[in-house]
Amino acid sequence: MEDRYKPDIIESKWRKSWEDAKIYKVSDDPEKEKYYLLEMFPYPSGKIHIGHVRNYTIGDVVARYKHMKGFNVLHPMGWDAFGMPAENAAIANKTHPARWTYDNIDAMRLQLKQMGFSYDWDREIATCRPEYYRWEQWLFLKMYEKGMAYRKESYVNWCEPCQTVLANEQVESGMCWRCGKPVRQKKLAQWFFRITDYADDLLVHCDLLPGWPDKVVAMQKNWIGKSIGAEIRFAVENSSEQIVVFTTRQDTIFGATFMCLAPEHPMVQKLSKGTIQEQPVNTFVERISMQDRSSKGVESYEKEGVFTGAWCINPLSGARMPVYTANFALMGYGTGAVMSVPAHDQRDFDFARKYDLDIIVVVNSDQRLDPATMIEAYPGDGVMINSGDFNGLKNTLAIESIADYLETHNLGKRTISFRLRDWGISRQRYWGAPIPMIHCDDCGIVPVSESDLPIVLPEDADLLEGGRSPLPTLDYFARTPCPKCASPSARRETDTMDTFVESSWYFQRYCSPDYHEGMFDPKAVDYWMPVDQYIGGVEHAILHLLYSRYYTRVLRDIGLITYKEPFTRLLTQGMVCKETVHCPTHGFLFPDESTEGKDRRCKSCDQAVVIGRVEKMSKSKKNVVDPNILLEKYGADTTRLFCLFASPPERSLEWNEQGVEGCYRFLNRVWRLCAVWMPYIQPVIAFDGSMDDLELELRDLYKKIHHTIYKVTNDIEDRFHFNTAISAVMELVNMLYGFSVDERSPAKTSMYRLAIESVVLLLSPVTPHIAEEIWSELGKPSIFKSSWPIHRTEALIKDMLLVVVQINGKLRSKFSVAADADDAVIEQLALSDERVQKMIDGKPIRKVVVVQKKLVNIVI
RNA sequence: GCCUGGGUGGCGGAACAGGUAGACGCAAGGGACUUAAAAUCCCUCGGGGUUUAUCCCUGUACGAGUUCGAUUCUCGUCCCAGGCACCA
Repeated sequence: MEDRYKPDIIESKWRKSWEDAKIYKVSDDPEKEKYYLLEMFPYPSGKIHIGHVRNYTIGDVVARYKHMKGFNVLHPMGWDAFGMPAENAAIANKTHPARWTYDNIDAMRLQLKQMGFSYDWDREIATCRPEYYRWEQWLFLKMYEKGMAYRKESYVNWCEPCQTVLANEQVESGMCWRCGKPVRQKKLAQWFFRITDYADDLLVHCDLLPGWPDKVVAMQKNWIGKSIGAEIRFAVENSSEQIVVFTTRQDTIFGATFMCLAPEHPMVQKLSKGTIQEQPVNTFVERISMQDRSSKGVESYEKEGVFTGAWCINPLSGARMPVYTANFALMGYGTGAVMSVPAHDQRDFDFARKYDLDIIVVVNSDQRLDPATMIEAYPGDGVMINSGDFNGLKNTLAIESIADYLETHNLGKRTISFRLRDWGISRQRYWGAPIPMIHCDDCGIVPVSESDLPIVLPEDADLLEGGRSPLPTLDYFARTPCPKCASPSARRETDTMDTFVESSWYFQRYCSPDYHEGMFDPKAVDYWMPVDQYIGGVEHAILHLLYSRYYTRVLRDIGLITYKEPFTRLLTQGMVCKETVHCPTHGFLFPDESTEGKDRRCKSCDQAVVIGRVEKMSKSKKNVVDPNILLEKYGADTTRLFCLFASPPERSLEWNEQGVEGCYRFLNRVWRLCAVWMPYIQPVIAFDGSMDDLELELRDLYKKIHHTIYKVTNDIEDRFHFNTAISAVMELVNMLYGFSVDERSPAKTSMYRLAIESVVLLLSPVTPHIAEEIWSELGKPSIFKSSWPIHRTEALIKDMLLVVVQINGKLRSKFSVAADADDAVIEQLALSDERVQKMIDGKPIRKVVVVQKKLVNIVI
């Protein structure tokens, strides 16, 4: 065995050997228990960054571990290959999105291979290939047939100068990121998936996902946001129109003093037309259309509104209520109209104070509420007042009785409303999967016939000015005869699908990536699905995971699969974060594009740069770290080890390279230990005898070995805490450094061999190359044909226990005691302890708490 | 703003069911080896105090509370991160 650890040599050697032997190739084997381990596939941005390395190292460790545990492990990799960055890069670098994407895939595949990840590359998929997205188009047709895909109008960010739709990310404080001009909301007809049909089902099943982190389940539940309430109809004064509101607080209806409509609400224009308010309303609505209408934007703007000129009648109190349009009312939630109860809702309260509107208290709290002096709304429970026949009732009961009243008097009805909205999948973009629909002047919207699939995205088209999609202008793509009436003037839908559609079913495609008869081979999916362990960034905790759960339900209802939930266990990895660096002329900078130190400057223009906040690494902010630097300097094993050792996976990590040196040093320590011991341990076999016959020193070592096996196994199996698993191995290695070889003692050498074999086995999922190299030096076949070590229970039992003595909860003394001593003995020993006696100093003992075999607390 | 997390030495983190705070590693300081350096090995390492001890006080973002005992549970505050529906 070489004296020195040379990662570059052993890593390339074993990478090649494993690839030649196709050791990662996996096939369906009903004889073996399957384990489907999946990491979220990456967007092919061109280079892997540390976040990917962290994610995929975690996955690889689990895959290798489960493999050694005897499972038939499916561990695939692929590319979420459609999306905006390809278009941006095409504009910036004058390349083509397809070319850019495929080049990036090649570059990143190479990088992933260098990391030594155990993927079955024969199953690789790229979502931008027609073989993949044709099945997505096929499913779209099925969904359209079932009414699950439909078209309706909705709003997009529109930049007039660029004549283009902008993603939220492309809007920077209300302005277009390219031309800097204001962005406004524009109404467009777009395609939607009816995810709200499954709102209740998705919600109920949140509680049937025990393998998911509680926080993700909580986020999903809140996102779906079920609320139970009522729809109430308000008559408009001097009109046949009615305004329908949704409220969860119908108990407060007597306190409703005004009405707020979303600016997009169709009644707004109708009601103000012809009144003196028409002009102010139009100005207001126009102005609001320039505001960010996302929930984030809406909640952060100051609440404002304008009177529409119309009044409506409170159906219970009979009061005249002015109808406003207000920026805090959302068209997408409930009915887009809010009955405003300023006394009991904070937003309504702020609004009423601002516009000097009536406040009527209808639910009294313990302190008597006075509208004149209230400084905030009272949303809590209490007794009804100012509410006619309902006075004196507890408001929690009034919720029911008022709902009854509304229903019996035909003024409204009980309703359940969800915060969840239907999934808008239309994108006015080029680099995405075409939606397989045709617009015919005579027949309307006509689906493409199944036999015409796939509708192939032309890969050679160039983007237009301002990044506009070329698809509408490409006659050879857009012009097509109508499948129904053969009219030659029909046009294809030129919107493409949201890339979340591709990522909502890719995990099934991996089961049979080359299948040509459908989305996937039912037999393969039946064997492999659902995914046993899914691993990915916590930033996907809501959208991607919810869409995948929804899509899985659609597939089930169509009869393609039998399971409802795609991911049995989920690990959400914390973000790898880093500060952003921004240059006034060159925008965001990569870490190596600015100088180091205190006074940081842009390397290309020497201007001072602005150091931004620490946030998740992303291509667009350029705050990414290229793992290649670590890879070149230390090799894949050290890089992998460091990513895991730095922190537990669910925690976010502010990137800092300090510490990588220590990981490299540790692997060197392992190597040197093996190199020195190898001549002695090579000829012997690992200790396999009884612990009882061992001399004390070896007995301790034996116990340490088994304790380490136990700890590492638990840390991986139960909680994926690789950092503590690695420190346990470090402790064992530190202990081994205290022993020296003695060739005359076979007892020692065989125990050393057991120790080394254990260290190597335990490290092998984390640092596969060095493990394989040492393993082969030990004269063994591939370590990945080996079984995971199993601890011996008897080795975990301690002979002596350390008992801690506290006085009034403060540590005062400790002593060792035989492991079988009972509590009474321990209490006596504690009380008679010299130091304890001194501290007690004759004071009366009020209480003694004995925690079994661990601690005594004496209260004086 | 709303939802979800997080905050422990100079740094990354440990303490898994309320019971020794700081495992393991980095950085720093001291020492050994060496002609020298690197590498390696050994020691010290939260803060403060003194009688220098198996010593005392203090300390897990901040402020309260529950408890014999709180980094851990409860309430309030501050700060940071993720998500907020067209980034993926």
